Amino acid sequence: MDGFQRRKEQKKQNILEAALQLFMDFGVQKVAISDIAKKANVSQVTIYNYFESKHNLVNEVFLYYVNKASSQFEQVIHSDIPFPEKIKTLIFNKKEVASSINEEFYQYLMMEFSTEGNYIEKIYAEKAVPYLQLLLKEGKEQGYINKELSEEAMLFYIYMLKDYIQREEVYQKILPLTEDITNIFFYGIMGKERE
Amino acid sequence: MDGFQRRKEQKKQNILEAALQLFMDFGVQKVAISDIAKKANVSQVTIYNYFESKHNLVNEVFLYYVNKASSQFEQVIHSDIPFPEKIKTLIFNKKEVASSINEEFYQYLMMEFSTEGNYIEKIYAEKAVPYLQLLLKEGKEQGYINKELSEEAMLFYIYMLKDYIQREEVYQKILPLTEDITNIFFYGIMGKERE
Amino acid sequence: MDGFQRRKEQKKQNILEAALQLFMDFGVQKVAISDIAKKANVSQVTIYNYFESKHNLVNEVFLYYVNKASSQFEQVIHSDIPFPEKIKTLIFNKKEVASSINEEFYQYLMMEFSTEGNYIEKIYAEKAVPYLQLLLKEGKEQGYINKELSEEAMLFYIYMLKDYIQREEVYQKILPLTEDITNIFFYGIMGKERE
Amino acid sequence: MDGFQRRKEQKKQNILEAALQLFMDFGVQKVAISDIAKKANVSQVTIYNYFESKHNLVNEVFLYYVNKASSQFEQVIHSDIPFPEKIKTLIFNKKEVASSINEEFYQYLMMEFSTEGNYIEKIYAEKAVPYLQLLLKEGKEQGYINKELSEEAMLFYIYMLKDYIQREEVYQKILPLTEDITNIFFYGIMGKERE
DNA sequence: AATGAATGAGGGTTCATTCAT
DNA sequence: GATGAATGAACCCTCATTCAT
Repeated sequence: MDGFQRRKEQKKQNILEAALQLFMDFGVQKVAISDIAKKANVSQVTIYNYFESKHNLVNEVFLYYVNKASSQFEQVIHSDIPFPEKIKTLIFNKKEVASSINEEFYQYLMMEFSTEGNYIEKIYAEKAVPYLQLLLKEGKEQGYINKELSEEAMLFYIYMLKDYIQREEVYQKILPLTEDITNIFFYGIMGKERE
Repeated sequence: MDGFQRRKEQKKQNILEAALQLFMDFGVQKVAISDIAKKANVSQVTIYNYFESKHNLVNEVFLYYVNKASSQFEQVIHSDIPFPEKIKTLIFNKKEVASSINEEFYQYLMMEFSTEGNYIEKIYAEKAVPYLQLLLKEGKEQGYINKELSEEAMLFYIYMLKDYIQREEVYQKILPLTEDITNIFFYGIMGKERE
Repeated sequence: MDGFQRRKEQKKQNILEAALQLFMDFGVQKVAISDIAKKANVSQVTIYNYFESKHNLVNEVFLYYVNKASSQFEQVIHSDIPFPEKIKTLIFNKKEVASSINEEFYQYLMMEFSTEGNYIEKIYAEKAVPYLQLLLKEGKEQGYINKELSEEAMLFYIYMLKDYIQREEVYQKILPLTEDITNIFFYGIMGKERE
Repeated sequence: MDGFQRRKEQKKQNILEAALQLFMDFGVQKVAISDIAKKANVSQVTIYNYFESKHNLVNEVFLYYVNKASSQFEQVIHSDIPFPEKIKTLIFNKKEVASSINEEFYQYLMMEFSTEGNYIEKIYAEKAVPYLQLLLKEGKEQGYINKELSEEAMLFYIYMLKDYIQREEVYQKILPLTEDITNIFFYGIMGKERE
């Protein structure tokens, strides 16, 4: 890639990053192209040159986001901290860009791309599921996971926790409950200390 | 209330119901007042006569919704089915309007009314929390709940499950997993097969 | 006129008075029928029952105003204070409802009724001009007025002064200049002390 | 300024000119942005791009007007026709844009910008008063003006005449009276033919 | 006669997108 | 390739006026 190409790529990235931040903070619909242009220090038309339409931009921002997130995801899963720690990290580590996405953003994608054959679903399946499966396998081998539970149910559970806790309004209130929530996840509301 | 008043109330309710459905399906921002007017068979101005502004309408739709939801909520909790059934019903009964709310809707409210002192929070605290506490008390008395877990953590858990599962895109996929998810809720991912 | 009629007339007057005040303060176009209804404590429809349209209401308010004003006008002219005092009173007495009218109001009338053959003109001619002529006659007889000046020119002059000074923004600043302005009126800018 | 800039300025001027004419003819409130757009052959949005809001547009039209007017004003005052001619020209020359302003327009400005510290007043003081003072000085030196009259009173007088006569409805009727009105201005209603 | 309820038409403003340089 | 300028469509809201009781 020559210097020219690189500068071009840089500009594209600037736009994606600006859009991502704004979408996250204000939702897709409240953000105008002109807002993104201002934040990225380019003209509106440049955005159109790169992305053709808002529809398309939203899509590419989403892809950009998933990629960014999944590499962090991968890191945690391949690290050598114990299984329960991995779970806790995944669920509660908001600081790192999470593989979970702002809800309005998500809904917007679902509606806008719904004609295109559960597109997001596919992305998720490709980018997140395989890693989660690795994780679950590890959990089972180490005896942390009831082997009779279906994989789907657990995937759902982890995903839900992760996604829900990402929400700005939820996260702050939930932090002091980290231990309890982790406990419920592992042992249920009945608790482990029955014997 | 005379027939005159009743017809007026009826019309107001029509508008609220139309708005609620549209907000749920498409999100607040994508729905124009004219859409609601069409669906409720009234003129746009009538909506303004009743609700003064879109901002205000959103607020009243929210209240309407919370009330509708909380009475169903209450019914389940005061019914005399066993505790685990109540939990399952609460979490999976989407057909009945749930006390959970469409996320874009929720976010919109949070942003628009944020100046007004965590307004939604207050409504929820008043309308939902007391009933959930009753439920948890019952669960503890019947030995279903680990007494060492904080009430907040369990409230959060139930709430999250309920809210998350309500989502259209989630609900369908999750139905076959009902048993497993209930199990995880009660016994955690480690499972119950200890004794 | 029976009590019924009287009550009806009273209501009509309330509406006219409310409308007049609002038109004077905010201009015709900024005042909505609903504002007038509120101020007069009647329903909007009542206004329509009495006046048929806003156009018409404006007209009747104008007539109401001219009548009110011209009787005060008449009083001054028939009083037995000396001629120069009459002039001064006419020109500077803002407190009493003047025969001069708020400008936006005036312009509105001019435009709206322009098709109807210089309607306002006619009203003025009927209500104001005859009295002013009386006044000028008195002035001439007492030697205050150059007999070679046309009546029209003097009518115009008095009218202009009166009208212009009525304006809220002008009146306050002009008060300290009362003497000088009266002097200019009588003796011109060259002043009288040449001989 | 390159051709690009010039065309932009040209367009801005077109809008200002169109707005000015419409405001003068119909008043600010009766004129819709779409009317101005049509007259100036641009889209509504272009007007918003240049002026941001109607409020703002009104303001800029006013400034545009004052500037245009004051340069003509200046010309008359610096020309070398005799003093009485200058007065007559100033007062009766409607064809040239006068430094006087349509009244509804004026009132609108007064109300809308009243919070901003008698804004219009200030503009007038800067643009018109100095020239009038020059004129009065000339008049006094040439013996046309009674030196005992306050400057303010005379400023007021000239201003009033100028402003009032500008009005469309007034101007036509007043033309045949030009001589008489000028006479009254110089010699008062008592007339000069004493000596 | 009087009113609460309802409305069509229109106004200011914003936004995604295209044009022209 | 990049941009400033321009726009059609749509949205929220207001108002004079009419309907129905």
